[in-house]
Amino acid sequence: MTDTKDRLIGASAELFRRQGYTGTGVKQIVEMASAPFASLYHFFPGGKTELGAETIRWSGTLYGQLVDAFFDPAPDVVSAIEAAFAGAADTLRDTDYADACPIATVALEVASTNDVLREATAEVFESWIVALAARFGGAGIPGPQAREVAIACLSLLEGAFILGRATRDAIHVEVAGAAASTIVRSALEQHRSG
Amino acid sequence: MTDTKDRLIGASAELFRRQGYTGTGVKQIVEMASAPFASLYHFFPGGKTELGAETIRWSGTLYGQLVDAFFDPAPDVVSAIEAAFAGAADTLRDTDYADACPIATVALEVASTNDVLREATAEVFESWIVALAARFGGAGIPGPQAREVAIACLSLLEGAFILGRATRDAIHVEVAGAAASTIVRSALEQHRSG
DNA sequence: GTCTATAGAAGGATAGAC
DNA sequence: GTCTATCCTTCTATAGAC
Repeated sequence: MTDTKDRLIGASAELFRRQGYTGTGVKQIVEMASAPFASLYHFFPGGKTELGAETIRWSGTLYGQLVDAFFDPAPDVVSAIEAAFAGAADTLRDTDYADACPIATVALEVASTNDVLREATAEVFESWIVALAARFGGAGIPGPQAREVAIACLSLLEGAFILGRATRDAIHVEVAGAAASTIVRSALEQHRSG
Repeated sequence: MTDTKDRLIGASAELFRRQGYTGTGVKQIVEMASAPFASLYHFFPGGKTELGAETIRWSGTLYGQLVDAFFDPAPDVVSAIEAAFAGAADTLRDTDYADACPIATVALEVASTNDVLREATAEVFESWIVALAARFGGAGIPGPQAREVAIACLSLLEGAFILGRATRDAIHVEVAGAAASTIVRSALEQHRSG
């Protein structure tokens, strides 16, 4: 079926996350996917760019589901955020500081060089912000501020991932998690008293 | 003299910031630097890697001076942080969303692929954290917490740069600046009352 | 320190048979 | 849908003259 296509996207996601987009060759992708070379251009007539765009959106959907995974079981949004950052720190350590954001590397690489891929990363980030903002809105934070809190939390996580991967020390993610907790609590209190 | 060497590093810094490390070719570097091709391997016998490492550290020192530039004239650390994020947002807009962090793209690209360059980026990030923590410490925040505030502020800035470049909207940097302001004020109050 | 030329590998992409 | 072979470009790096 289109099992081969799925494997191509999965392999791309894995390689892009570790090596970036320009640092990953199409031959390397088909090899990891155990896919015939010609299949790449069969399933993705647009070549590496089309494969890249689909991979970005696929990763975005996959990681977007983590919002539900952390917020659904949590007793409140502060606990959810704290659990999410703690989980991210653990994952970073457990994967030898490789498994952080699946699209951040690509996003920075293509931001000024490939508008098709840049838009794909922009859509993913926006979808994550919207999903987070909905959670904060549901906790009683007014809409506009809920979005700001979402942007702050995502920025903290993305930035801490950079520091953590570069220094090989997940403490940065834990510290960022505490800051995110402060931001969320501050917004909740502001709403209750104001 | 070694004017050529300086131009090679300057050109590398500019190109790395926009295209990343793997996305930038050595021929492109010497062309932008208006330098003879052979000069690259004369001044940097280690080739692209050595040039990359020196460029990362040079950019790190250059941008590290921005800490002084923002904190020296500011009446307090909160004002300094707010001015820094506002300035970053303006710069991002004014440069068509290209001029953000000079080493973040490279840091993510090499984190799992090139240990020499990874260490260079780690040193730069650590130097920025230390410089920021010293400022917060000078404002009365106890040492360990001053470092945490520094990590949070840097994470917010780096993460917001990713979102801002990807979406071509500097509002993310401004929102992150407000969050950073909250974090710093919270730490100051905690110390005064605790 | 700089020149031209080029090696040798890897990059993305395509052709044409099956 | 998959196969093998290959084209063309770009990449990093080196050789050897000046």
